[in-house]
Amino acid sequence: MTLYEELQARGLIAQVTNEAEISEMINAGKATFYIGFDCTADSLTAGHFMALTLMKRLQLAGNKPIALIGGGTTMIGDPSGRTDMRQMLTKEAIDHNAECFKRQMERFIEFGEDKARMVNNADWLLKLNYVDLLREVGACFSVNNMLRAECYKQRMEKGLSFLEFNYMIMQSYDFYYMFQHMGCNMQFGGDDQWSNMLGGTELIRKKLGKDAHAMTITLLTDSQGKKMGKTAGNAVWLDPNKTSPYEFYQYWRNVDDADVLKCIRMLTFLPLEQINEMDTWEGSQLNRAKEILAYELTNMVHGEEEANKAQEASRALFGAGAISANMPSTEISAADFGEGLTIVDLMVRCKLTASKGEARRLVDQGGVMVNDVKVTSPMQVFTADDVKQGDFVIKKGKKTFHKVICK
RNA sequence: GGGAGAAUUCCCGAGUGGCCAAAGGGGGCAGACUGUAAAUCUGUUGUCAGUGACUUCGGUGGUUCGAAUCCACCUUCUCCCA
Repeated sequence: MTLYEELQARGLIAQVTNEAEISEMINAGKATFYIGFDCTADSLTAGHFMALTLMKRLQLAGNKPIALIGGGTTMIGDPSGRTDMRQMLTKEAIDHNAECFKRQMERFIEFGEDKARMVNNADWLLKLNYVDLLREVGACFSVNNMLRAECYKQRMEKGLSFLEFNYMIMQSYDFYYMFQHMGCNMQFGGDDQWSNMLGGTELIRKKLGKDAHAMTITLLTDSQGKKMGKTAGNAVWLDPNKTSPYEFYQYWRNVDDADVLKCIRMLTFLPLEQINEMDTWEGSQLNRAKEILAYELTNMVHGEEEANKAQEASRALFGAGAISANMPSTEISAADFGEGLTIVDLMVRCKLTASKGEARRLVDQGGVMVNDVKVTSPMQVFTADDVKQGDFVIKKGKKTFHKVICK
């Protein structure tokens, strides 16, 4: 099976500019491709992760990846798929985020001579001169066409600032620039980037009379069409300080039945034969597939040791109800305990709830257990001695476990 | 540049002087049912405190016994005309 066929079989390919040429090129390892990452936060997310795996897949076949950090484009803000304008980030924040991205990517992709490259479009975009740029590339863009682009349509109702309108030009310029200076002949990106990417290939054709290619990756959506990699509006981060390996594991462990196989196919490196076999699994057997998915991804992102820990913790907690050392925990000093703290205070301190009221409600509704004993009163008091006696685990709802430690 | 309108709690969206911590929906959280799934049903969803207090309706001032609701100015956005 060729690389291109495999990508197709995994359901990763959404749109391509020229299927025959692209498949030939990447199968032969002749592509030098880039994927852009705008640094809007200080950590990559599960969504970026898929792009990284794609880079890896292509790299393994001999193609040369370029990871483009969007230090310049982030100054503009991509309006695609958004109904409102992004908050403008300061230059310092962007630089900081770019640094964070870099560190995370290095864990995953091999960079170096003859391997993958990492570049930052701030290096060329920030130097551009407005009038020069207008004359050089602005003339190649038809506003009429741009307005028809899918990525701006949503914004036509709510309003689109000129700043954001230029995002497509910037991204196109990136491709144009890298095509000339780095031999970059292909661009990958999320499906929502399609129009921006075509802007680049068009520009290259118009300015240089050459063909460049673009290919988009299917967005990872759940069975209801929502973007995956988010919990309650919060992203699932790759940074262990923002999303712990345990939480990361649990996120994938809890995906919908309908989405497990899709995720395994798109995100893991397990051989397709093995995946196809899992495809026949049904009902509660799918839980096994979810474990595999969660383990594989945690392993890739956080390493084997963390993956093992997360899996152990998860199995222990949900399986035998045993206590594990690897669950999230909070340390409270004996002095802080004083005469003892109520369950409500404890939960707030452990950040299990945002307010005392919320904790109170949870207890009233029977959603809180301490060491497998239901807490019946919000006023129930626990002392430092209670905690010191052994493991002290607060269970919130069915899935959230938190250990309290007192020294 | 001229004119019209909008800004409400996580989101959408009611509310046009006291009965408003603010309808309804979505989302979230919990309970039941389960397979750490989905669907469904129930409860809950500003903060603190045991039935009461406090902070909230873009911002700042003002009118009033009392303002999310009225007035002035400001900010931002949308629409129409140029």
